[in-house]
Amino acid sequence: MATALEGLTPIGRSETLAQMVRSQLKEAVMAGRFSPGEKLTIRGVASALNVSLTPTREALYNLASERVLELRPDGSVYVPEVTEERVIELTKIRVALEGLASREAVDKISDAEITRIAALNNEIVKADAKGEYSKLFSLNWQFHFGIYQASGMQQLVRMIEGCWMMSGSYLNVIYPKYGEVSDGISNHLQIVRALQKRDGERLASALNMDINLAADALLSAIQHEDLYKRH
Amino acid sequence: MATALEGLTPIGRSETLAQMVRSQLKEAVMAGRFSPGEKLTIRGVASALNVSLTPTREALYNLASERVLELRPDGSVYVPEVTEERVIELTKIRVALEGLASREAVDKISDAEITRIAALNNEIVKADAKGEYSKLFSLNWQFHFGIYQASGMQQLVRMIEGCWMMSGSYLNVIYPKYGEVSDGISNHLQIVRALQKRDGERLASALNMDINLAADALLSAIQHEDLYKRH
DNA sequence: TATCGTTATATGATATAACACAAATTCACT
DNA sequence: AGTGAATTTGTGTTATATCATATAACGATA
Repeated sequence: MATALEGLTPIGRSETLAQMVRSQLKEAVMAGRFSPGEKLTIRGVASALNVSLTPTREALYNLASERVLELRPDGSVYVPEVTEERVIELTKIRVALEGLASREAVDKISDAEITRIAALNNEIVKADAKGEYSKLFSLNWQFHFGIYQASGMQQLVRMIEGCWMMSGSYLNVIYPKYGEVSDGISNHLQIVRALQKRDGERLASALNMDINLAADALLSAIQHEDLYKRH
Repeated sequence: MATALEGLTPIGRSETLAQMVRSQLKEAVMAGRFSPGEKLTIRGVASALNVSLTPTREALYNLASERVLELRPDGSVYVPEVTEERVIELTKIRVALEGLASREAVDKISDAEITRIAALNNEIVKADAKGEYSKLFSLNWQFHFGIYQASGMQQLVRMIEGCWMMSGSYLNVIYPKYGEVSDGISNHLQIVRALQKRDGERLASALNMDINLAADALLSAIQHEDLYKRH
Protein backbone atom coordinates (compact mmCIF):
# COMPACT_ATOMS: atom_id res chain seq x y z
CA MET A 1 0.00 0.00 0.00
CA ALA A 2 1.11 3.51 -0.71
CA THR A 3 1.65 4.84 2.76
CA ALA A 4 2.36 8.48 1.96
CA LEU A 5 -1.33 9.06 1.29
CA GLU A 6 -2.28 8.15 4.79
CA GLY A 7 -0.49 11.17 6.13
CA LEU A 8 -2.63 13.61 4.14
CA THR A 9 -5.39 15.51 5.87
CA PRO A 10 -8.79 15.43 4.18
CA ILE A 11 -9.85 18.62 2.44
CA GLY A 12 -12.10 20.57 4.77
CA ARG A 13 -15.45 21.08 3.19
CA SER A 14 -15.78 24.80 2.69
CA GLU A 15 -19.01 26.36 3.82
CA THR A 16 -21.69 27.19 1.34
CA LEU A 17 -22.40 30.84 0.66
CA ALA A 18 -25.72 30.55 2.42
CA GLN A 19 -23.99 29.31 5.54
CA MET A 20 -21.49 32.13 5.40
CA VAL A 21 -24.24 34.70 5.03
CA ARG A 22 -26.07 33.05 7.87
CA SER A 23 -23.14 33.17 10.23
CA GLN A 24 -22.34 36.77 9.32
CA LEU A 25 -25.90 37.80 10.02
CA LYS A 26 -26.11 35.79 13.18
CA GLU A 27 -22.91 37.26 14.50
CA ALA A 28 -24.01 40.78 13.68
CA VAL A 29 -27.36 40.29 15.37
CA MET A 30 -25.81 38.73 18.44
CA ALA A 31 -23.22 41.47 18.66
CA GLY A 32 -26.02 44.00 18.57
CA ARG A 33 -24.70 45.61 15.41
CA PHE A 34 -28.20 46.08 14.02
CA SER A 35 -30.69 48.39 15.59
CA PRO A 36 -33.66 46.55 17.06
CA GLY A 37 -36.63 46.67 14.72
CA GLU A 38 -34.43 47.28 11.69
CA LYS A 39 -35.67 45.78 8.47
CA LEU A 40 -33.31 43.47 6.64
CA THR A 41 -34.13 43.28 2.96
CA ILE A 42 -32.89 40.45 0.83
CA ARG A 43 -31.34 42.76 -1.72
CA GLY A 44 -29.82 44.97 0.92
CA VAL A 45 -28.04 42.13 2.67
CA ALA A 46 -27.12 40.48 -0.61
CA SER A 47 -25.40 43.55 -1.99
CA ALA A 48 -23.75 44.32 1.33
CA LEU A 49 -22.21 40.87 1.33
CA ASN A 50 -21.77 40.79 -2.41
CA VAL A 51 -23.69 37.60 -3.03
CA SER A 52 -26.85 36.91 -4.97
CA LEU A 53 -30.38 36.81 -3.64
CA THR A 54 -30.63 33.04 -3.42
CA PRO A 55 -28.21 32.27 -0.61
CA THR A 56 -29.15 35.50 1.15
CA ARG A 57 -32.79 34.64 1.15
CA GLU A 58 -32.02 31.20 2.45
CA ALA A 59 -29.91 32.54 5.31
CA LEU A 60 -32.45 35.18 6.25
CA TYR A 61 -35.34 32.76 6.36
CA ASN A 62 -33.32 30.16 8.15
CA LEU A 63 -32.52 32.58 10.94
CA ALA A 64 -36.14 33.63 11.00
CA SER A 65 -37.28 30.06 11.48
CA GLU A 66 -34.90 29.85 14.43
CA ARG A 67 -36.36 33.10 15.70
CA VAL A 68 -33.04 34.88 15.69
CA LEU A 69 -34.77 37.17 13.23
CA GLU A 70 -38.42 38.01 13.03
CA LEU A 71 -40.50 37.10 10.00
CA ARG A 72 -43.59 39.18 9.34
CA PRO A 73 -46.61 37.86 7.48
CA ASP A 74 -45.72 39.83 4.36
CA GLY A 75 -42.39 38.05 4.13
CA SER A 76 -40.15 40.82 5.33
CA VAL A 77 -37.53 40.10 7.95
CA TYR A 78 -36.73 42.28 10.95
CA VAL A 79 -34.26 42.43 13.79
CA PRO A 80 -36.28 41.54 16.89
CA GLU A 81 -36.93 44.15 19.55
CA VAL A 82 -35.54 43.43 22.97
CA THR A 83 -38.53 43.58 25.24
CA GLU A 84 -38.76 42.72 28.89
CA GLU A 85 -41.48 40.18 28.19
CA ARG A 86 -39.25 38.42 25.73
CA VAL A 87 -36.36 38.23 28.18
CA ILE A 88 -38.59 37.01 30.99
CA GLU A 89 -40.15 34.36 28.78
CA LEU A 90 -36.85 33.15 27.42
CA THR A 91 -35.44 32.95 30.91
CA LYS A 92 -38.24 30.66 32.04
CA ILE A 93 -37.77 28.47 29.00
CA ARG A 94 -34.04 28.32 29.54
CA VAL A 95 -34.49 27.28 33.16
CA ALA A 96 -36.77 24.46 32.07
CA LEU A 97 -34.61 23.21 29.22
CA GLU A 98 -31.20 23.68 30.76
CA GLY A 99 -32.47 22.22 34.01
CA LEU A 100 -33.59 19.14 32.14
CA ALA A 101 -30.33 18.85 30.27
CA SER A 102 -28.23 19.15 33.40
CA ARG A 103 -30.28 16.59 35.31
CA GLU A 104 -29.81 14.17 32.46
CA ALA A 105 -26.15 14.97 32.10
CA VAL A 106 -25.22 14.46 35.69
CA ASP A 107 -25.57 10.69 35.47
CA LYS A 108 -23.94 10.32 32.10
CA ILE A 109 -21.04 12.73 32.11
CA SER A 110 -17.58 11.22 32.36
CA ASP A 111 -15.03 12.17 34.97
CA ALA A 112 -12.73 13.38 32.24
CA GLU A 113 -15.40 15.70 30.94
CA ILE A 114 -16.01 17.08 34.41
CA THR A 115 -12.31 17.79 34.69
CA ARG A 116 -12.36 19.55 31.34
CA ILE A 117 -15.31 21.70 32.37
CA ALA A 118 -13.64 22.62 35.65
CA ALA A 119 -10.59 23.65 33.65
CA LEU A 120 -12.77 25.78 31.39
CA ASN A 121 -14.08 27.52 34.45
CA ASN A 122 -10.56 28.40 35.50
CA GLU A 123 -9.97 29.92 32.11
CA ILE A 124 -13.17 31.90 32.48
CA VAL A 125 -11.91 33.35 35.73
CA LYS A 126 -8.68 34.33 34.05
CA ALA A 127 -10.39 35.88 31.05
CA ASP A 128 -12.64 37.83 33.35
CA ALA A 129 -9.69 39.13 35.34
CA LYS A 130 -8.02 40.27 32.16
CA GLY A 131 -11.19 41.84 30.83
CA GLU A 132 -11.17 39.67 27.73
CA TYR A 133 -14.88 39.65 27.26
CA SER A 134 -15.17 38.12 23.85
CA LYS A 135 -13.03 35.22 25.01
CA LEU A 136 -15.24 35.05 28.07
CA PHE A 137 -18.26 34.65 25.83
CA SER A 138 -16.77 31.78 23.97
CA LEU A 139 -15.56 30.04 27.10
CA ASN A 140 -18.89 30.49 28.82
CA TRP A 141 -20.62 28.91 25.87
CA GLN A 142 -18.25 25.97 25.94
CA PHE A 143 -18.67 25.60 29.68
CA HIS A 144 -22.43 25.39 29.55
CA PHE A 145 -22.73 23.34 26.43
CA GLY A 146 -20.10 20.95 27.63
CA ILE A 147 -22.60 20.03 30.30
CA TYR A 148 -25.63 19.99 28.06
CA GLN A 149 -23.91 17.86 25.44
CA ALA A 150 -23.23 15.28 28.11
CA SER A 151 -26.97 14.72 28.39
CA GLY A 152 -26.76 12.96 25.06
CA MET A 153 -30.00 14.64 24.04
CA GLN A 154 -29.34 16.06 20.59
CA GLN A 155 -32.67 17.74 20.01
CA LEU A 156 -32.60 19.32 23.42
CA VAL A 157 -29.14 20.74 22.92
CA ARG A 158 -30.22 22.29 19.66
CA MET A 159 -33.23 23.85 21.31
CA ILE A 160 -31.05 25.34 24.02
CA GLU A 161 -28.71 26.66 21.36
CA GLY A 162 -31.74 28.29 19.82
CA CYS A 163 -32.56 29.96 23.12
CA TRP A 164 -29.02 31.24 23.47
CA MET A 165 -29.09 32.58 19.96
CA MET A 166 -32.37 34.32 20.64
CA SER A 167 -31.14 35.91 23.82
CA GLY A 168 -27.60 36.32 22.59
CA SER A 169 -28.59 39.37 20.61
CA TYR A 170 -28.47 41.45 23.73
CA LEU A 171 -26.18 39.52 26.03
CA ASN A 172 -23.39 41.83 24.96
CA VAL A 173 -25.30 44.66 26.56
CA ILE A 174 -24.50 43.45 30.04
CA TYR A 175 -20.77 42.90 29.68
CA PRO A 176 -18.87 44.10 31.52
CA LYS A 177 -21.43 46.12 33.38
CA TYR A 178 -23.82 45.25 36.13
CA GLY A 179 -21.59 42.82 37.94
CA GLU A 180 -23.10 39.81 36.25
CA VAL A 181 -19.70 38.35 35.69
CA SER A 182 -18.44 38.23 39.25
CA ASP A 183 -21.71 36.79 40.50
CA GLY A 184 -21.66 34.38 37.65
CA ILE A 185 -18.24 33.18 38.61
CA SER A 186 -19.21 32.12 42.09
CA ASN A 187 -22.16 30.39 40.50
CA HIS A 188 -19.96 28.55 38.10
CA LEU A 189 -18.07 27.19 41.05
CA GLN A 190 -21.33 25.84 42.43
CA ILE A 191 -22.01 24.25 39.09
CA VAL A 192 -18.64 22.54 39.02
CA ARG A 193 -19.03 21.29 42.57
CA ALA A 194 -22.49 19.90 41.85
CA LEU A 195 -21.08 18.13 38.82
CA GLN A 196 -18.27 16.62 40.86
CA LYS A 197 -20.74 15.38 43.44
CA ARG A 198 -23.07 14.33 40.65
CA ASP A 199 -25.91 16.03 42.42
CA GLY A 200 -28.55 16.74 39.80
CA GLU A 201 -30.77 18.92 41.93
CA ARG A 202 -27.92 21.07 43.10
CA LEU A 203 -26.65 21.38 39.56
CA ALA A 204 -30.02 22.41 38.23
CA SER A 205 -30.53 24.97 40.92
CA ALA A 206 -27.06 26.45 40.44
CA LEU A 207 -27.81 26.75 36.75
CA ASN A 208 -31.14 28.26 37.56
CA MET A 209 -29.33 30.88 39.61
CA ASP A 210 -26.84 31.52 36.85
CA ILE A 211 -29.56 32.00 34.27
CA ASN A 212 -31.64 34.26 36.45
CA LEU A 213 -28.71 36.43 37.47
CA ALA A 214 -27.86 37.02 33.85
CA ALA A 215 -31.50 37.76 33.13
CA ASP A 216 -31.73 40.26 35.99
CA ALA A 217 -28.65 42.05 34.76
CA LEU A 218 -30.10 42.15 31.29
CA LEU A 219 -33.45 43.43 32.50
CA SER A 220 -31.93 46.28 34.39
CA ALA A 221 -29.82 47.09 31.35
CA ILE A 222 -32.97 47.22 29.26
CA GLN A 223 -34.77 49.43 31.74
CA HIS A 224 -31.76 51.68 31.84
CA GLU A 225 -31.77 51.86 28.09
CA ASP A 226 -35.46 52.67 28.06
CA LEU A 227 -34.91 55.63 30.31
CA TYR A 228 -32.18 56.66 27.95
CA LYS A 229 -34.43 56.59 24.93
CA ARG A 230 -37.11 58.60 26.62
CA HIS A 231 -35.00 61.75 26.43
CA MET B 1 -66.33 57.34 7.72
CA ALA B 2 -67.62 54.49 5.68
CA THR B 3 -68.61 51.98 8.33
CA ALA B 4 -69.64 49.09 6.14
CA LEU B 5 -66.03 48.56 5.15
CA GLU B 6 -64.93 47.87 8.66
CA GLY B 7 -67.00 44.73 8.85
CA LEU B 8 -65.28 43.16 5.89
CA THR B 9 -62.67 40.52 6.41
CA PRO B 10 -59.44 41.21 4.56
CA ILE B 11 -58.85 39.10 1.50
CA GLY B 12 -56.82 36.14 2.62
CA ARG B 13 -53.32 36.57 1.32
CA SER B 14 -52.95 33.60 -0.91
CA GLU B 15 -50.10 31.48 0.32
CA THR B 16 -46.81 31.56 -1.47
CA LEU B 17 -45.77 28.48 -3.37
CA ALA B 18 -43.08 27.81 -0.82
CA GLN B 19 -45.66 27.77 1.93
CA MET B 20 -47.88 25.42 -0.04
CA VAL B 21 -45.01 23.07 -0.68
CA ARG B 22 -44.10 23.27 2.97
CA SER B 23 -47.55 22.38 4.19
CA GLN B 24 -47.89 19.56 1.70
CA LEU B 25 -44.61 18.09 2.82
CA LYS B 26 -45.35 18.59 6.47
CA GLU B 27 -48.71 16.92 6.16
CA ALA B 28 -47.27 14.00 4.27
CA VAL B 29 -44.52 13.51 6.83
CA MET B 30 -46.90 13.74 9.74
CA ALA B 31 -49.32 11.36 8.11
CA GLY B 32 -46.49 8.90 7.69
CA ARG B 33 -46.82 8.86 3.92
CA PHE B 34 -43.06 8.77 3.43
CA SER B 35 -40.96 5.85 4.48
CA PRO B 36 -38.60 6.70 7.32
CA GLY B 37 -35.12 7.36 6.02
CA GLU B 38 -36.39 8.23 2.56
CA LYS B 39 -34.39 10.84 0.72
CA LEU B 40 -36.28 13.88 -0.53
CA THR B 41 -34.52 15.52 -3.43
CA ILE B 42 -35.27 19.06 -4.46
CA ARG B 43 -35.93 18.10 -8.03
CA GLY B 44 -37.98 15.10 -7.07
CA VAL B 45 -40.32 17.06 -4.84
CA ALA B 46 -40.41 19.98 -7.26
CA SER B 47 -41.51 17.89 -10.19
CA ALA B 48 -43.97 15.93 -8.07
CA LEU B 49 -45.66 19.15 -7.05
CA ASN B 50 -45.06 20.82 -10.39
CA VAL B 51 -43.22 23.84 -9.08
CA SER B 52 -39.71 25.07 -9.64
CA LEU B 53 -36.67 24.35 -7.51
CA THR B 54 -36.64 27.64 -5.62
CA PRO B 55 -39.78 27.33 -3.50
CA THR B 56 -39.18 23.63 -3.08
CA ARG B 57 -35.72 24.14 -1.76
CA GLU B 58 -37.00 26.77 0.64
CA ALA B 59 -39.74 24.52 1.98
CA LEU B 60 -37.41 21.56 2.37
CA TYR B 61 -34.81 23.53 4.26
CA ASN B 62 -37.38 25.29 6.35
CA LEU B 63 -38.77 21.98 7.55
CA ALA B 64 -35.25 20.77 8.14
CA SER B 65 -34.50 23.73 10.36
CA GLU B 66 -37.59 22.86 12.37
CA ARG B 67 -36.34 19.28 12.49
CA VAL B 68 -39.44 17.88 10.86
CA LEU B 69 -36.99 16.72 8.24
CA GLU B 70 -33.39 15.79 8.68
CA LEU B 71 -30.60 17.73 7.00
CA ARG B 72 -27.37 15.90 6.41
CA PRO B 73 -24.01 17.64 6.16
CA ASP B 74 -23.90 17.20 2.39
CA GLY B 75 -27.11 19.16 1.99
CA SER B 76 -29.48 16.32 1.28
CA VAL B 77 -32.75 16.08 3.14
CA TYR B 78 -34.21 12.92 4.63
CA VAL B 79 -37.36 11.77 6.36
CA PRO B 80 -36.30 11.14 9.97
CA GLU B 81 -36.21 7.63 11.35
CA VAL B 82 -38.46 6.91 14.28
CA THR B 83 -36.13 5.64 16.95
CA GLU B 84 -36.85 4.86 20.55
CA GLU B 85 -34.20 7.31 21.70
CA ARG B 86 -35.84 10.08 19.74
CA VAL B 87 -39.25 9.39 21.22
CA ILE B 88 -37.88 9.17 24.74
CA GLU B 89 -35.97 12.41 24.34
CA LEU B 90 -38.87 14.28 22.83
CA THR B 91 -41.13 13.06 25.61
CA LYS B 92 -38.84 14.48 28.26
CA ILE B 93 -38.65 17.78 26.44
CA ARG B 94 -42.39 17.91 26.03
CA VAL B 95 -42.94 17.28 29.73
CA ALA B 96 -40.62 20.15 30.55
CA LEU B 97 -42.06 22.62 28.06
CA GLU B 98 -45.72 21.74 28.33
CA GLY B 99 -45.40 21.60 32.10
CA LEU B 100 -44.01 25.11 32.08
CA ALA B 101 -46.70 26.36 29.74
CA SER B 102 -49.51 24.87 31.79
CA ARG B 103 -48.17 26.25 35.07
CA GLU B 104 -48.04 29.69 33.50
CA ALA B 105 -51.43 29.32 31.91
CA VAL B 106 -53.29 28.30 35.03
CA ASP B 107 -53.09 31.79 36.51
CA LYS B 108 -53.84 33.64 33.33
CA ILE B 109 -56.51 31.63 31.58
CA SER B 110 -60.01 33.08 31.56
CA ASP B 111 -63.09 31.24 32.79
CA ALA B 112 -64.53 31.44 29.31
CA GLU B 113 -61.48 29.75 27.89
CA ILE B 114 -61.69 26.98 30.48
CA THR B 115 -65.30 26.43 29.48
CA ARG B 116 -64.30 26.28 25.83
CA ILE B 117 -61.60 23.73 26.56
CA ALA B 118 -63.96 21.61 28.61
CA ALA B 119 -66.34 21.67 25.65
CA LEU B 120 -63.55 20.62 23.33
CA ASN B 121 -62.94 17.66 25.57
CA ASN B 122 -66.57 16.60 25.23
CA GLU B 123 -66.19 16.71 21.49
CA ILE B 124 -63.08 14.61 21.78
CA VAL B 125 -65.01 11.97 23.67
CA LYS B 126 -67.66 11.97 20.98
CA ALA B 127 -65.15 11.78 18.15
CA ASP B 128 -63.43 8.91 19.89
CA ALA B 129 -66.70 7.05 20.33
CA LYS B 130 -67.47 7.46 16.64
CA GLY B 131 -63.98 6.45 15.64
CA GLU B 132 -63.36 9.72 13.83
CA TYR B 133 -59.66 9.72 14.35
CA SER B 134 -58.62 12.57 12.11
CA LYS B 135 -61.13 14.81 13.83
CA LEU B 136 -59.77 13.51 17.10
CA PHE B 137 -56.30 14.66 16.09
CA SER B 138 -57.44 18.13 15.32
CA LEU B 139 -59.51 18.45 18.49
CA ASN B 140 -56.70 17.11 20.62
CA TRP B 141 -54.38 19.72 19.17
CA GLN B 142 -56.86 22.47 19.89
CA PHE B 143 -57.42 21.16 23.40
CA HIS B 144 -53.77 21.20 24.33
CA PHE B 145 -52.79 24.37 22.56
CA GLY B 146 -55.80 26.18 23.97
CA ILE B 147 -54.11 25.71 27.32
CA TYR B 148 -50.62 26.53 26.15
CA GLN B 149 -51.74 29.68 24.34
CA ALA B 150 -53.22 30.92 27.58
CA SER B 151 -49.72 31.08 29.01
CA GLY B 152 -49.18 34.10 26.81
CA MET B 153 -45.70 32.81 26.04
CA GLN B 154 -45.38 33.02 22.27
CA GLN B 155 -41.91 31.59 21.91
CA LEU B 156 -42.75 28.70 24.18
CA VAL B 157 -45.89 27.85 22.26
CA ARG B 158 -43.92 27.79 19.03
CA MET B 159 -41.35 25.49 20.56
CA ILE B 160 -44.05 23.12 21.73
CA GLU B 161 -45.55 23.19 18.25
CA GLY B 162 -42.13 22.21 17.01
CA CYS B 163 -42.08 19.24 19.35
CA TRP B 164 -45.51 18.15 18.21
CA MET B 165 -44.47 18.42 14.60
CA MET B 166 -41.39 16.37 15.28
CA SER B 167 -43.30 13.65 17.05
CA GLY B 168 -46.38 14.01 14.90
CA SER B 169 -44.81 12.01 12.14
CA TYR B 170 -45.55 8.81 13.97
CA LEU B 171 -48.45 9.70 16.21
CA ASN B 172 -50.73 8.25 13.59
CA VAL B 173 -49.14 4.91 14.25
CA ILE B 174 -50.86 4.54 17.59
CA TYR B 175 -54.39 5.40 16.58
CA PRO B 176 -56.61 3.68 17.23
CA LYS B 177 -54.48 0.92 18.65
CA TYR B 178 -52.92 0.34 22.00
CA GLY B 179 -55.64 1.90 24.07
CA GLU B 180 -53.96 5.26 24.22
CA VAL B 181 -57.19 7.00 23.48
CA SER B 182 -59.30 5.68 26.30
CA ASP B 183 -56.56 6.27 28.84
CA GLY B 184 -56.03 9.68 27.38
CA ILE B 185 -59.65 10.55 27.83
CA SER B 186 -59.66 9.97 31.55
CA ASN B 187 -56.50 12.05 31.65
CA HIS B 188 -58.12 14.84 29.78
CA LEU B 189 -60.77 14.94 32.47
CA GLN B 190 -58.07 15.38 35.07
CA ILE B 191 -56.65 18.20 33.01
CA VAL B 192 -59.99 19.97 32.81
CA ARG B 193 -60.59 19.58 36.54
CA ALA B 194 -57.15 20.93 37.37
CA LEU B 195 -57.84 23.91 35.14
CA GLN B 196 -61.16 24.56 36.84
CA LYS B 197 -59.50 24.44 40.24
CA ARG B 198 -56.61 26.46 38.84
CA ASP B 199 -54.22 23.98 40.38
CA GLY B 200 -50.97 24.31 38.47
CA GLU B 201 -49.23 21.30 39.96
CA ARG B 202 -52.16 19.03 39.34
CA LEU B 203 -52.48 20.34 35.81
CA ALA B 204 -48.83 19.78 35.09
CA SER B 205 -48.87 16.28 36.47
CA ALA B 206 -52.01 15.35 34.55
CA LEU B 207 -50.34 16.61 31.39
CA ASN B 208 -47.22 14.71 32.31
CA MET B 209 -49.33 11.57 32.51
CA ASP B 210 -51.01 12.32 29.20
CA ILE B 211 -47.71 12.82 27.45
CA ASN B 212 -46.13 9.73 28.91
CA LEU B 213 -49.08 7.50 28.16
CA ALA B 214 -48.96 8.54 24.53
CA ALA B 215 -45.22 7.97 24.50
CA ASP B 216 -45.57 4.51 26.00
CA ALA B 217 -48.14 3.56 23.41
CA LEU B 218 -45.87 4.86 20.70
CA LEU B 219 -42.86 3.02 22.04
CA SER B 220 -44.64 -0.29 22.11
CA ALA B 221 -45.85 0.37 18.60
CA ILE B 222 -42.28 0.94 17.51
CA GLN B 223 -41.01 -2.18 19.20
CA HIS B 224 -43.83 -4.13 17.61
CA GLU B 225 -42.88 -2.72 14.25
CA ASP B 226 -39.26 -3.63 14.81
CA LEU B 227 -40.20 -7.25 15.42
CA TYR B 228 -42.23 -7.05 12.26
CA LYS B 229 -39.30 -5.88 10.20
CA ARG B 230 -37.04 -8.56 11.54
CA HIS B 231 -38.95 -11.22 9.58
C1' DT C 1 -11.17 -10.81 -13.47
C1' DA C 2 -9.80 -6.78 -11.08
C1' DT C 3 -8.38 -2.20 -11.16
C1' DC C 4 -8.62 2.27 -12.74
C1' DG C 5 -9.54 6.04 -15.71
C1' DT C 6 -13.48 8.02 -18.30
C1' DT C 7 -17.98 9.41 -19.13
C1' DA C 8 -22.70 10.17 -18.00
C1' DT C 9 -26.07 11.38 -14.81
C1' DA C 10 -28.05 13.21 -10.58
C1' DT C 11 -28.05 16.70 -7.37
C1' DG C 12 -27.09 20.71 -4.64
C1' DA C 13 -25.53 25.71 -5.00
C1' DT C 14 -25.65 30.03 -7.08
C1' DA C 15 -26.65 33.78 -10.15
C1' DT C 16 -29.76 36.14 -12.97
C1' DA C 17 -33.94 37.54 -15.01
C1' DA C 18 -38.68 38.09 -14.90
C1' DC C 19 -42.95 38.64 -12.45
C1' DA C 20 -46.33 40.70 -9.13
C1' DC C 21 -47.61 43.70 -5.94
C1' DA C 22 -47.33 47.82 -3.06
C1' DA C 23 -45.58 52.14 -1.77
C1' DA C 24 -43.72 56.28 -3.11
C1' DT C 25 -43.13 59.65 -6.46
C1' DT C 26 -44.00 62.36 -10.38
C1' DC C 27 -46.74 64.81 -13.36
C1' DA C 28 -50.62 66.71 -15.65
C1' DC C 29 -54.74 69.11 -15.18
C1' DT C 30 -58.01 71.92 -12.86
C1' DA D 1 -51.87 74.71 -4.84
C1' DG D 2 -54.53 70.61 -4.77
C1' DT D 3 -56.05 66.30 -6.64
C1' DG D 4 -55.92 62.21 -9.00
C1' DA D 5 -53.77 59.40 -12.44
C1' DA D 6 -49.57 57.55 -14.24
C1' DT D 7 -45.00 56.18 -13.41
C1' DT D 8 -41.14 54.76 -10.98
C1' DT D 9 -39.02 52.28 -7.44
C1' DG D 10 -38.55 48.83 -3.92
C1' DT D 11 -39.29 44.23 -2.55
C1' DG D 12 -40.67 39.54 -2.16
C1' DT D 13 -41.48 35.53 -5.27
C1' DT D 14 -40.54 32.34 -8.78
C1' DA D 15 -38.45 30.28 -12.85
C1' DT D 16 -34.49 29.14 -15.34
C1' DA D 17 -29.66 28.57 -16.58
C1' DT D 18 -25.24 27.40 -15.09
C1' DC D 19 -21.66 25.51 -12.20
C1' DA D 20 -19.45 22.11 -9.18
C1' DT D 21 -19.43 17.87 -7.27
C1' DA D 22 -20.80 13.19 -6.09
C1' DT D 23 -22.29 8.85 -7.65
C1' DA D 24 -23.00 5.37 -11.03
C1' DA D 25 -22.17 3.17 -15.31
C1' DC D 26 -19.00 1.97 -18.63
C1' DG D 27 -15.00 0.26 -20.70
C1' DA D 28 -10.18 -0.62 -21.45
C1' DT D 29 -5.93 -2.44 -19.90
C1' DA D 30 -3.00 -5.38 -17.20
